[in-house]
Amino acid sequence: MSNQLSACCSPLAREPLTEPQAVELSRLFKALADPVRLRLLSLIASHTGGEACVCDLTDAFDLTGPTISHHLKVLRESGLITGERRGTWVYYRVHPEVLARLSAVLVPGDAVVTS
Amino acid sequence: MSNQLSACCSPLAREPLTEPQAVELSRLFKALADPVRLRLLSLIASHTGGEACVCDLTDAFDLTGPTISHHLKVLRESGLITGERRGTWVYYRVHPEVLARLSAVLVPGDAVVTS
DNA sequence: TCCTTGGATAGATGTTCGTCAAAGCAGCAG
DNA sequence: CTGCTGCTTTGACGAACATCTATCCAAGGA
Repeated sequence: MSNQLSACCSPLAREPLTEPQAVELSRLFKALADPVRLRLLSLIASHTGGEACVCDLTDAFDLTGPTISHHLKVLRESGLITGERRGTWVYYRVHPEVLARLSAVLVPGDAVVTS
Repeated sequence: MSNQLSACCSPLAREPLTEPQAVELSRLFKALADPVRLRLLSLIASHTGGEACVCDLTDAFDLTGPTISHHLKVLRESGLITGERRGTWVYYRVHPEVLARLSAVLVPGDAVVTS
């Protein structure tokens, strides 16, 4: 819970991040700082229809169900994805705006150099 | 050490990441997954001339010198920044290509949806 | 030469994180 | 209701991490 994300949007290199902005952003990057979660995110994002069922995801790894579930929870709580139960299965999809915002933050400043 | 980064450039949402790609990327995101390191990176990137001296950086935090030095090392080893000693002081600057690559990876796919 | 200052390294410690096995809960089919 | 399957939660444990103090190296000024 707790994802306003309202504040920050200007690139890292534009002006120094405030401490609250940095804390906010670090929470998102922390969610991405694991190979399994990156692949999960990628699998979901690239899946047909923009959503994927947990059963598909679990098969792609040599990990137990609970572990996958744990990583999905981290991604969910960071606001990168949402899960919805439809009947027997649970489907996840990404929040593109959050990805876009992170992407924008990392864009290198263009005011650069000359030196 | 060890930063080819050659492989991956297509967005997360375009096609599923391979495991090696995910490992590679997760190392970079791990370096960004800390508020102090994000602010350090931002301070360096946004600094006049594109580089900043460690002495400037240390003053911006309530942390000891060794701790800042440790975080700079993490950023350095991940390939996000480089440090150069010139006389008494050490200056750091960012590697814009690496930031650009990360930014590109996070761009949400446009092949999305319809449903 | 010695001393001071900027910065990095080494070692120690408390915390966070990734993983699993076991148990729990939600839907669906007899 | 009973049992089965899909997914999540809980609790535990080892590895990785952020921080500190103490020590060390490098450059410059007396």
